[in-house]
Amino acid sequence: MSGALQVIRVAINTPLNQLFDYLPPAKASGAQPGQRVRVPFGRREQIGVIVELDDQSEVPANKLRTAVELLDGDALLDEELMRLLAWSSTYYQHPPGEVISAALPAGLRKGAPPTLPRQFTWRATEAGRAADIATLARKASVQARILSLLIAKDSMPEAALREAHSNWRKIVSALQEKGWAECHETVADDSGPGIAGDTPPTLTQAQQQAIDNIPDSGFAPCLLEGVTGSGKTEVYLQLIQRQIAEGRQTLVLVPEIGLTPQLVDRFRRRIGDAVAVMHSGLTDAQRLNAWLAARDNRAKVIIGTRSAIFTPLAKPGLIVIDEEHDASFKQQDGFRYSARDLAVWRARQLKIPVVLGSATPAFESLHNALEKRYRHLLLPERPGSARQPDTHVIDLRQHALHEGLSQPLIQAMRRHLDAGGQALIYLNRRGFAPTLLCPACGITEECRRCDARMVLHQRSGKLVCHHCGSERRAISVCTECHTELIPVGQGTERLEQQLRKTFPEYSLVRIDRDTTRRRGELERLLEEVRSKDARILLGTQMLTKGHDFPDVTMVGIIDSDQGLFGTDFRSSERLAQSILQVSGRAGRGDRPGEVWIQTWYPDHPLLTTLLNGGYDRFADEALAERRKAAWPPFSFLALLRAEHSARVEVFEFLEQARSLAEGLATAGIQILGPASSPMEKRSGRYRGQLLIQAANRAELQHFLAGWRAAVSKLREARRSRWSLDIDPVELF
DNA sequence: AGCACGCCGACT
DNA sequence: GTCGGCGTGCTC
Repeated sequence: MSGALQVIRVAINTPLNQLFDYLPPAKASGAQPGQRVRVPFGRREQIGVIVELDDQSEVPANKLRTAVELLDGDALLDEELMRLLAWSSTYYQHPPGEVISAALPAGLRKGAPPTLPRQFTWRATEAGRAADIATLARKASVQARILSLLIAKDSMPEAALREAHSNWRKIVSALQEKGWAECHETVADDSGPGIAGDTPPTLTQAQQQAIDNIPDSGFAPCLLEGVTGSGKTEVYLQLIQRQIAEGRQTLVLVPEIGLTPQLVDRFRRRIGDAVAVMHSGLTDAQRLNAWLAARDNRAKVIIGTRSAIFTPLAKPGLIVIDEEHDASFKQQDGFRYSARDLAVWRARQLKIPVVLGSATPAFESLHNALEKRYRHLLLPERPGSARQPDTHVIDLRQHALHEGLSQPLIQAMRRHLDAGGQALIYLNRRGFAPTLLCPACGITEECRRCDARMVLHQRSGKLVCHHCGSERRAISVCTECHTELIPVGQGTERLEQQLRKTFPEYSLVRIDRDTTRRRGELERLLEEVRSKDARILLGTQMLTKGHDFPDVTMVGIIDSDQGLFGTDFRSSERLAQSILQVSGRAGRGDRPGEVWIQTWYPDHPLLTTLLNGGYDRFADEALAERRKAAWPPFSFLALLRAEHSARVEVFEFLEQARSLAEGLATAGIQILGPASSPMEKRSGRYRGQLLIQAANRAELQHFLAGWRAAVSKLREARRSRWSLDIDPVELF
């Protein structure tokens, strides 16, 4: 390279949708993609990641600055991960620097070395053990207490000392001065103790068949459709063990609420301690530890939520997405990626199988299976004697409601409770009543910052907006005419009151965001259910995900009608999923379950198709509808959202964006809008959107690249807050 | 996003 | 007279 220019192209954590060219650091040789560099950026220094090398630059030579130093000897991010990140940045139209930042544990983002966090452990010396504690206690009681702790515990990590006393460092160094305590460095490794002791159960024929049909290697997307309780997890475990036997790793993605300690325990009991966990609740050190364990092949299984899709893998063998229909795999702000879709892309690049598991697959996935792009594996039965629950519809036109409960529902509950079973009652609305109405003037209490009604929370005596969180004191009479206000509709708080009145002899547990606010409270309540101390289980969506309740024999759905007349093309899909997910909680043990559904529309075609034809039949019909209307998966969408405290600003921006789009759109691109979002005002800001619909992905991608660049240069774009959502899951 | 520059209003 | 409001521009 005779004097040729050397340029490193760097991703920097900034909202600018571009890379930045630098000259390599003076003393460094062999800069390569995937290494972190410290670079001057504007008036500051930033940490970036080298994306590519070049021997020329578009940037004029006098503007090229020199990087300060390389932070890594070898690439921190391997080529495969860099490719995934680059593709994600392009596909989701998100700045490369922010994408890479999202993929790095916080410590590495800030420039820390990629090594396990150093951890120091303290212990008492021989002299310390022989010391006269009683005498010490007279002059320095805290030192004495800590010294006896060190003696009693044999050795203590710094974290434990910190808990013992906030000023621990000073105390311990005083002990060290006296020669009574010493410290040594240990390797931090808190991937809890796991003993692989569990023996695999006997498989059902369907489970065995699924396992036989999922290959060990080569790109193979597989949809594992299994009713709740049919043993999908067991299929995953056996596939994982096959990978481990081949010396390969498995990445398991689970929904946000699905990552429970019980799930991790189950994996550790089977697989041992080579299970690393990745989720947002970890400390920086724990996250770095898990990340490194995956990269260095110490972890054989990595279980994580959405962001774990960006975990580096030394020996990738398999990716599993559990509950693949779950909306939490799509990030809803900032870098709006779909971890499920990226998983399929990554598996293709890696040439490995990817298993999408669900009792209620996303219609997109089902469509891919029907089109034979995915292998379709079915687990129709429950292992052992457990049977599918019987479903009954309660026609509310014929049965009066008392405080939200109909007689048939109460009778069914009593029958199951008297027979020793547990009843689960599902109502996806928290608070006491969703509306506070003045019977005289018809006024309802509204949120001042949103287009929404305030929800009455009686116990706290507050009116709460469930959209922006604002609260005010509940009132009992109308501010206009002083008539007494009446709470209209049912929330879990009100239903709890009524159920306690109806079934005083059975104890009840309510699980929703309000009752589980305190740390550890959810676990405590779940334990009450599992130990059968509680017989009636009342709750919201929270109940339906990831928890096993083996003694629940009856499920009651209080209000199945929310979602029957939904606003977007996905609401029927979501309705079916939530009905089936909650129904799946019934009868997991050896007793058959029953599901009772209250509805005002027992003849609604959506409901009858779902209940008589089952999920796949329901999906068939819904997919036919979508094909007619050219909704996904028969088209591809991108949604430009904007918000501003002034309504006019939103539309000025969106109109400008629309005219840019009209100039760039090719034949297959449709521009819909701008329109107000379904709830136009939220948290004091007006919201609007522009929908782009395209017949094929490549055309959409091509259009979006040019459009996004043009939109971001609009003067109006600086005034409104806006975002571009590719493959949006929510259309508002 | 940061961060600076720059030009107008209400304060010690 | 200055402190500071946020509009505008720039980051290899």
